[in-house]
Amino acid sequence: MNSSIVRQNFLDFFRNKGHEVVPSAAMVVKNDPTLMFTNAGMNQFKDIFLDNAPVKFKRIANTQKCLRVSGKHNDLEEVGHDGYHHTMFEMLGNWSFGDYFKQEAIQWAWEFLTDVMKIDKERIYVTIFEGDQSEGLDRDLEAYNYWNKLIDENRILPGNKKDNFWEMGDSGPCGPCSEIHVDIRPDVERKALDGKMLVNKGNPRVIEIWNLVFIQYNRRVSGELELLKNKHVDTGMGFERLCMVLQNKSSNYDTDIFQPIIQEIASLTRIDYGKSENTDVAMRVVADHLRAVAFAIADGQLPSNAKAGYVIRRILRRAVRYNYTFLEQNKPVIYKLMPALLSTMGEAFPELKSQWQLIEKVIYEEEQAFLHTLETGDKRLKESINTLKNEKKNALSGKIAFELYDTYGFPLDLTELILKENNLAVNRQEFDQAMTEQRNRSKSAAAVESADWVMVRPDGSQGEFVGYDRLHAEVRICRFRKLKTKDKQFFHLVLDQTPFYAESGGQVGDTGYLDDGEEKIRITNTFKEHGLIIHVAEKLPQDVSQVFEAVVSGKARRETANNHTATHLLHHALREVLGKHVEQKGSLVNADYLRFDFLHYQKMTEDEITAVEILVNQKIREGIERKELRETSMEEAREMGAMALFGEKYRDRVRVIQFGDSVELCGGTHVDSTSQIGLFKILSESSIAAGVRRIEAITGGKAEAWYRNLEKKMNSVEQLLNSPQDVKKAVETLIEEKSSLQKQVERYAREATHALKEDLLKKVHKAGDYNLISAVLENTIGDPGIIRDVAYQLRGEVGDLFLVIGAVVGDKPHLAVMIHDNLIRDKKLHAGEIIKTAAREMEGGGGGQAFFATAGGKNAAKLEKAVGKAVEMFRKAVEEE
RNA sequence: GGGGAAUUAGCUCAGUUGGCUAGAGCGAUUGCAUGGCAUGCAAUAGGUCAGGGGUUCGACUCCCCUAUUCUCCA
Repeated sequence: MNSSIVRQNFLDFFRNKGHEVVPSAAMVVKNDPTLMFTNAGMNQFKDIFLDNAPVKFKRIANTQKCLRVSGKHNDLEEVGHDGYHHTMFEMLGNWSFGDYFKQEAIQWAWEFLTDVMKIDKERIYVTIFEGDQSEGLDRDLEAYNYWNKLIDENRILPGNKKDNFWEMGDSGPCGPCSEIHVDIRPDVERKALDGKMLVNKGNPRVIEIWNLVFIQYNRRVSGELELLKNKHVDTGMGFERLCMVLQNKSSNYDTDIFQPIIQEIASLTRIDYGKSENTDVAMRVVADHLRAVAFAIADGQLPSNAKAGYVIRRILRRAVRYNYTFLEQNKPVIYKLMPALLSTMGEAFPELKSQWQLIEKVIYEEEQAFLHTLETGDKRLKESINTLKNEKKNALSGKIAFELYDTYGFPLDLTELILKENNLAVNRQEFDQAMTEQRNRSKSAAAVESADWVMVRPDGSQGEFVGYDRLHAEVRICRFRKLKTKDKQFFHLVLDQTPFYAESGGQVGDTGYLDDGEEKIRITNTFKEHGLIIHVAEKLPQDVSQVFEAVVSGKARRETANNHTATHLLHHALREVLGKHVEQKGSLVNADYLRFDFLHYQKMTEDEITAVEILVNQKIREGIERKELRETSMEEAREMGAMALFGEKYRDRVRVIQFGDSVELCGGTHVDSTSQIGLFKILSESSIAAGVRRIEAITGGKAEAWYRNLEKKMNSVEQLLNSPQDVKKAVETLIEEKSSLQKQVERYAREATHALKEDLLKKVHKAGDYNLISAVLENTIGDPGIIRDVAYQLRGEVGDLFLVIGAVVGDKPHLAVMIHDNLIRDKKLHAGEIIKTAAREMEGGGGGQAFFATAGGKNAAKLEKAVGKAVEMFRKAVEEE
């Protein structure tokens, strides 16, 4: 059965059972600081499980793009070595929020697998939670009984807490689960050994395909479990595995989801898939990682050097590394696989299709950049290998291996591989130690201790955001919790209603204070977590149960609104000036400035930037009133021509902000009329990634100050130039004059040097077989470089020379000694040594090379003495013969 | 959020305990050779050594601060 039909069958099946089918949420998570990527189907429903959001549909089904590359689930290093690990995969799920529970979940799962998918019942095994004494939990008899009606009791296996008790994290909703396993071994093997012996034993042919989670408890920070009022069902079935079973394959990578990509890799590298284990692993790695990276970019997450973007970069790099080592590709090739990926997934995921050009471009540039990193590391490693060989050692210090990895991004396994080719190894113990140190440093810096929520009001639930209309409100605290990091403690507050805007859509969170009439509690930030609006406070009020006046910092809010509305106008103007391909890729809006990242493939010209600025300022002067639809449907918003952003969570009600022709879906705060912005000025336009450009701009008072500053600078320049008619020409003239004067000065300096040289040539004395020049210059000299130049010239003109020159530079004595090579060789003279001794005479120090050295001192009166000392040392050495 | 590193000519990079009058390759310009081209030969230009402060007789080199980029951990 073709994979797209499998997907469709699943969704149809549950739609017929009264489920609302919703689209996959973005793989890149916004508005949840505890998670970077969607790593399970339930992520987008977390708010509901935590009771922070109302239930809109009691039954939902979907297929969810998931990425497991960080945190609790990290499968990255496993990918490729077997047939079933992936970084990115699809999770098919059906959900009940306080509606049906174990009976229907089990019944329907069975029906779908055996009736619709026609999987052989003799190959299916299920597990149920066996109970756990330490938690005081009994065997999940309920689930057992429902299963027993459908399947032979020999096929119902008990499972321990690790496999059969599901938890979201250290605290939060949790409950027992029931897994469905399929035995896909050939009949001969199945006869020889009963499949139930292999369930959850890591056999690649006896695999879990579906996990039914029955959420009935909440775990507190203390570890205690409490029963939930509303019980939920959360199921997840690995789409790729299901396809493997249905297509009678022994690996996910042999299904029609991956084969087109793998075959394309084979044809590009001219290596057949199945030829050898190493190249097979590499091909699977490349195919898997391409999928993950392409979807991440389509969801708006570009590779970068920090956080989520860095994780994406690392996935791609792992693919490049395998490509480089095992498929021997040292030029970018992964980007060439995009058409193959589109052919398998482009239909089901339109975002992939609409952004493929960007994805291809970004992957190409990343490949190239990392290949360069590898080259640099390779060079450094070869240097170390040479040193090792010279020193006749056979192990590379772990410190150096770690430095290669930590600082230059050169992978350890590649280091080991190259060393092995040279019969060398890495000192792993040292490496691991350095790694541990690195980890500990990070942990101690990032550790945040968080306590349980304390419920002040019984239900602890919050009210709405009222900040679109008001900047202050009467509020009560619903709940709070204490947090502690290494060097400070603070509090999170949830209010019954709030005027504070929580960080979202690029706009920063509000600041301000809570006032109880006696003291003001500062609110330093506001953000959303699992649907809660959280206010960060420096301390807790004396009495948390009273009523407070919540006040948002108005100035910051107004300036932020200026920048946010200006961002919309900018977005619209860019589309006018550059074309409709311009699409938002990210933005930052705070009180100081705005930053807008967008798709565009060339650097903007000066004229384009000016045109955009003019257009935005025009709109500002037109004083366009804001039109706001707070609760409208997605369809209506689309009809209005709203530009929807990437990564929007599925919602049926949306907010639309309109300023004339600019219509956007946006939750942020805006000005009433564009005229409030006052003025708009672009400060910079630059590139942040392949195909993505960034504009930074300022508005209002900040823009005004910028122009005032410019005027001031201009005025002061004009004043200096005696207010010429044409400033540019006046400066050009100055520059020309300066360079011609500089040339003259250089000519005079050359002449002076020449004269000085001639002068010194007259002072050549014979001293034995050698020529001696010693002199104290009468005139002070501005630049010691002149003495150096003369010394070097004399060295070329006078053979067997010993030269010592003293001069006053500024008001300090300066000494230079130049010795000819054969003097150094024959008499073991060293200019640096001589000058050190001589400089002591004038209370100074110095040094240099054997043939030329300089020194300075403090006592100019003793200059002559110092020169004399140098000469004396020379004579002594020469006469010693 | 924390650690490490880098920033030198238009580009890619050397510069080894502080002192070699800052270099190489590619590119650019000019000239020469060849019927022409690929190319070859020769010469020339091009540098606030990221920016700012400090230590020193002397800093590309050592120390501090800032910016940007890379990289690892979380």
